Amino acid sequence: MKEANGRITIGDVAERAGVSIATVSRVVNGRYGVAQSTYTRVQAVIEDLGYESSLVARSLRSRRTNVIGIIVADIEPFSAELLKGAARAIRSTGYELVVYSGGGHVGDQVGWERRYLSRVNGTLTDGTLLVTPTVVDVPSNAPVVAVDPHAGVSSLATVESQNLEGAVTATEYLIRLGHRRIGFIAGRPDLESARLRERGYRQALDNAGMVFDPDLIRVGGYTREATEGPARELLESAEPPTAIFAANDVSALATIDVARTVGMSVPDDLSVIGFDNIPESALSDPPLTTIDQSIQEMGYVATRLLLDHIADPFLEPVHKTLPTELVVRGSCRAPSSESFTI
Amino acid sequence: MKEANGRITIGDVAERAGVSIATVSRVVNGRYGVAQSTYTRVQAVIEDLGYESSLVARSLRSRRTNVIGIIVADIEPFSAELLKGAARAIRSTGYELVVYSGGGHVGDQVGWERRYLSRVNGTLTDGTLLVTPTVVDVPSNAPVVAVDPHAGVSSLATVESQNLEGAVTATEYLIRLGHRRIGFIAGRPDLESARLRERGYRQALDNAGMVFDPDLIRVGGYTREATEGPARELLESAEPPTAIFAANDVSALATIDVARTVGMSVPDDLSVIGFDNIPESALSDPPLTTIDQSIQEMGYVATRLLLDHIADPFLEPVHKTLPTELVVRGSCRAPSSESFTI
DNA sequence: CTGTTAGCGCATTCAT
DNA sequence: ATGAATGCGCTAACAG
Repeated sequence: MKEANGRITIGDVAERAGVSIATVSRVVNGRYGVAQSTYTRVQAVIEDLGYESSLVARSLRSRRTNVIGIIVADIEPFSAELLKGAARAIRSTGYELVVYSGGGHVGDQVGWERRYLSRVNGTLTDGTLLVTPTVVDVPSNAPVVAVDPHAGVSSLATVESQNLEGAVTATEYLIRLGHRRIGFIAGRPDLESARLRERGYRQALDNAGMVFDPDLIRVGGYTREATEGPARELLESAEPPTAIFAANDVSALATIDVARTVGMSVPDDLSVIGFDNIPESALSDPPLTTIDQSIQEMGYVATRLLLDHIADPFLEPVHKTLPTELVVRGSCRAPSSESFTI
Repeated sequence: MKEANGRITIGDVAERAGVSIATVSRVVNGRYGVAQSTYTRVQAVIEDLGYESSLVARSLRSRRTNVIGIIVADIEPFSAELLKGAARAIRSTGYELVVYSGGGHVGDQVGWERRYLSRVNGTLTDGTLLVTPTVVDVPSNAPVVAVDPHAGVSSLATVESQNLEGAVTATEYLIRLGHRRIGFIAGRPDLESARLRERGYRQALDNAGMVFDPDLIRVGGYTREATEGPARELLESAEPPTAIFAANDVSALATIDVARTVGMSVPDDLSVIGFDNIPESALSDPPLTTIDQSIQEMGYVATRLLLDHIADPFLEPVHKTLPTELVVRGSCRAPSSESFTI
């Protein structure tokens, strides 16, 4: 017993069992060429000492790690949902999952995912899922699949949802309810999904023969913090909208809260519709009407895709698009007659 | 350019910059003793090549990694909530987060967390959060905090919620509504939280002077799959309960679904109350009445605790207990008069 | 069958 | 100020 460090290494086991390190390694990895008696003896020592090989050391040496990585900027409702789907896809594949998160303090710097990716891919992981990456020309030897990526075209395999169609649906729903002044809380301008949702908003307006009013657009950046100011601005303007389409649920929920603070009631004075259908959206008061993009399914599909690419490195990168769907809850209604007269 | 492997290593940078590996390492880590001119040149090459040091290699060599680990058996609603809280606690601490998940296929083997822990703690991570571990006598040099652990007493720092009190509250709520035949879907018998919730159930019955009927208890094991059979059994028995307290939300939601398949309506024919308040519980039809244990807060508190222990290794392990609270939604009501007459 | 020898990518003495 | 050498824990040749 001389593990000065506290950590039990393969060396400790070897010494205790009176064999070489290589032999212990063979036993641990179930390699052939070990006498039955040696095998059992080493196994016993391993059991006794509670030895477990270090993931780090093992990864460094061998190409295969049986671990797939998921890189996220932060763990928030969207990525958390995605993780659930990924975990479901991993189940009974023998793979393990490592989620690497910068802890939220990376969102600013463009290219965080590239840095993180090169830190883990190919050494720690056999392949990696990139969640909402801002760049997609990542240099990597191991397979990479991007979920909800920044750019439209990419050499990477990608999974995204029908952002444009969903946004059109959301806006048309508000129009159908009778709204004529419809505001838009935009997402992060650097994200393709955000741009598509704005395009959908405009397109639906166009289709309905309504004029697009730039004063009704504010940028919320997909986060609560970034949304609050702009949303307040919008609602306190001279002619506030009677309805708001927020580019994602988080900003929609923030908008509802802001509306309350400025004395507006949702949905009586203001209708709000979101995009994503994160679980939290059903918890709000009132429950949020939104566009469902089955985030879990995206995680599931992306992970399956990644596994395919790991199995066959020469697979052509495919681009999958998942459907979106309107989920009507309680945050929208026809505008009050008072609003109509304005 | 001879990165035969695809991965850009510190060696590639050194070669390109015409310096030794040691010098590049100094630059990367901001060590002193590098000429300004060398520094800039190396920095440029790093930029140019897009070099990023391998987390794995770095971890192997140095003690400090600036990464904290979270070990979970699977990523499901409970652990996902916890992760959100942990991510919030990590924010702006400079630490990064690595979540290690077995992908669900580990739940069976007791002690999975011990194996996983020794794989990462002390090498990959500076400290680790153990989520719902079944054993708590883990040997580890680096700090460990257990969340919702199996055993009551532990040498580890722990964070849990008022399981007993919450269960009493849940059961008393059903009693107050007028229920007399109250079933219980138990959790995993090896988990302390599950045992406490069962104890709370019995205690509330006792307090109300009601007799405990073993026929009204079934084991659901905290999962949807494990719950369905036992729940069906309970509901199809000769004298089904008029209300069910499920040990967690997942099994409560499963119970609601089972009730529907056997032709019972919730809450008209059957009241169901859960425990946890995962986001999904508000999404069900009807929305689930449950006991909130602020899972995110547990993740947050546990992470702060872990950081404290990393900062001061000699800190005495503390045990925190977080409050629980009844959340009334739509899955419970007074028993129908018909049920009363039984 | 088993031990010896080389690294994997990197940080850290110890020289220079 | 910089480079050569050493080893973290482990796996994979290559010898015996």
